[in-house]
Amino acid sequence: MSNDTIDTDNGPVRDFVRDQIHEDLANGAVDSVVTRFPPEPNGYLHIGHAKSICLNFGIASEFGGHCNLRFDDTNPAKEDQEFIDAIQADVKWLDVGWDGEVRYASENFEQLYDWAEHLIGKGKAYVDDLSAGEMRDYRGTLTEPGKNSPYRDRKVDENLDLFRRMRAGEFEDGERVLRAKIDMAAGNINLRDPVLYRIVSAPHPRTGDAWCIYPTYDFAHGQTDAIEGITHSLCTLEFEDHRPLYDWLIENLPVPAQPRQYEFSRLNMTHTILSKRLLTQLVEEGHVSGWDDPRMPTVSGLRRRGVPASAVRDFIGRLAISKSEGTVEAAMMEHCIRDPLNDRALRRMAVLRPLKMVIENYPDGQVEELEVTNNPRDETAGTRMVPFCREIWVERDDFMEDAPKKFFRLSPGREVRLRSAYFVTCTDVIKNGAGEVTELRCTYDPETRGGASPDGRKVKGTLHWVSAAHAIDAEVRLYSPLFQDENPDAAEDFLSTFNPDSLEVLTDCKLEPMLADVTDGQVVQFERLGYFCTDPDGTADMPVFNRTVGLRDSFAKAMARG
RNA sequence: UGGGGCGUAGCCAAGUGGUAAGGCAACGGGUUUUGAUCCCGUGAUUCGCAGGUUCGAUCCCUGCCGCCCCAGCCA
Repeated sequence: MSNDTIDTDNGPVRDFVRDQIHEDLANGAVDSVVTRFPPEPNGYLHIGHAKSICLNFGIASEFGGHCNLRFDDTNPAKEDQEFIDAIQADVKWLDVGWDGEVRYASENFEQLYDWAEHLIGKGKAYVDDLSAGEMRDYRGTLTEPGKNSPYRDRKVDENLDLFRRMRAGEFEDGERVLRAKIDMAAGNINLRDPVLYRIVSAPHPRTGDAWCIYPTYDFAHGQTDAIEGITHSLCTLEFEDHRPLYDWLIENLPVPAQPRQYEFSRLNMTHTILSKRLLTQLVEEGHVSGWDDPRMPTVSGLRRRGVPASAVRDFIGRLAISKSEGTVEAAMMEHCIRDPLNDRALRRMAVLRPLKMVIENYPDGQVEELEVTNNPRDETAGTRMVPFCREIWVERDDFMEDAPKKFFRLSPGREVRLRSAYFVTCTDVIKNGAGEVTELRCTYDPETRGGASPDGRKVKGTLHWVSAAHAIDAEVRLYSPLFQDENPDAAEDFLSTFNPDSLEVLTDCKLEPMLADVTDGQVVQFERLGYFCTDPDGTADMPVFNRTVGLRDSFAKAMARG
């Protein structure tokens, strides 16, 4: 399974699902564990799906069992091959032990059809001619029982004939459905004669035009679980009400196994949405560049942003599985992203908002190669040589003309350290006609080469820099939360809280030469700024970097606090 | 006024009769050539509320309150 297992000082992961499995194994209810991850291919996977994936594949691995990736492809009107492909790529990337085998609910259409006839034969299912609207009226309400359909007592032979003609394509979409005959007065509305089959004349990505009737989720899911030998069918809380129907079908059909369904709460996160419908809307209306826009909470978006798969797994592992609904703070995931990157990412220097610095007492035309540590957390990462000369770029934010005492950076008369280079003191500030600072004039102390002071004097600030003569031009994209509200779902219109500054494009960035060697998929730390990776939009002439996540910034936090 | 769930610190949560784990966040302090990292320290007289049982209840009982889901021929 995954390279980093989720294991804390408290021992192995424990939750009510795993407790149930231990119990089932102990009392012989099951002798092996088989789970499944059953996405409907009607959208891309998001971090909420990752929770289910980590749970299902994680359990399979922990208990020496197996987990199937199964597409719940029972509604061709909404499903598409694009999603089938994308979902597989995402599951593979998550690296949770998927063996590459793919299952489809549609593989079982013939068996499911036979079972439908079986139910009809037992007098437990009937063909209903009621229209969708009429059926709604007959269903009753949350507080009032429903009424039996006038077609409820059709004879077995008539039902069989009608059902076969449904399959043969003799009727229009919506004209007839097959319903289970359970109880129109049930408090649980799912038991009020639920629809088992409906007519859908749309080509299916897998079965083409072989069928014009399709089983509903309820009729397909549990039976497919049984066919695949699933022992523990894990789903989210909204299916709790469906469990009695799940069990009813398993009991009334000659299925080869008796799978059991367990429900856990779905993941919610602050400042984003995890609803497939709303995410689809963001994509289709062009509020984001696509499903893999780095701001999206999709697996492909996280991947493009540079988030390591191990960080996603670690994040999910810290969540714990429960039945209580809650919203996890985005900060929790940010921590999980920084954690592995802090250990592994190579340090580099990049200036995002450049300000020219001229070191007046540094020899014109001289270039020095200075040795810089690649990762202070990892000695084996070694060092690199970085060119330094008279004119360099520094960060605009690192200069302030009238700086408060607590500002440990550049300001007229103040001395700071240029990382692994020299101490410099700001001597003059050059401005343009508009009064904007365009250049800093400084002097350096040759004795401080490498950044250490032989006389022991201290400086509070250490700045990153890039040699102007050697800099690589680049575009850098900064991302912040997609939504300003903590819970956009609660807003009357979720788009009203869409963050207009969620994407900030910086086109005049200056990178140290080594940054030309960053490979796709590699994440590096831009010192003092955050973690960054290359974006496929980049070209040889103009590389593009995405900010995966910023570094913690207690100074900015203190400033904001006042 | 039907059915199904859930309520433990700002957030995620463990604990299920013996006197409240852990993580994230926050806030102090130390180290530091990243205001990063790292290290140390600080939180619930209390477990939605009110009664009851008990020597003892977050855990058992009763009643209330709050929140979520269900009336697709979606999943």
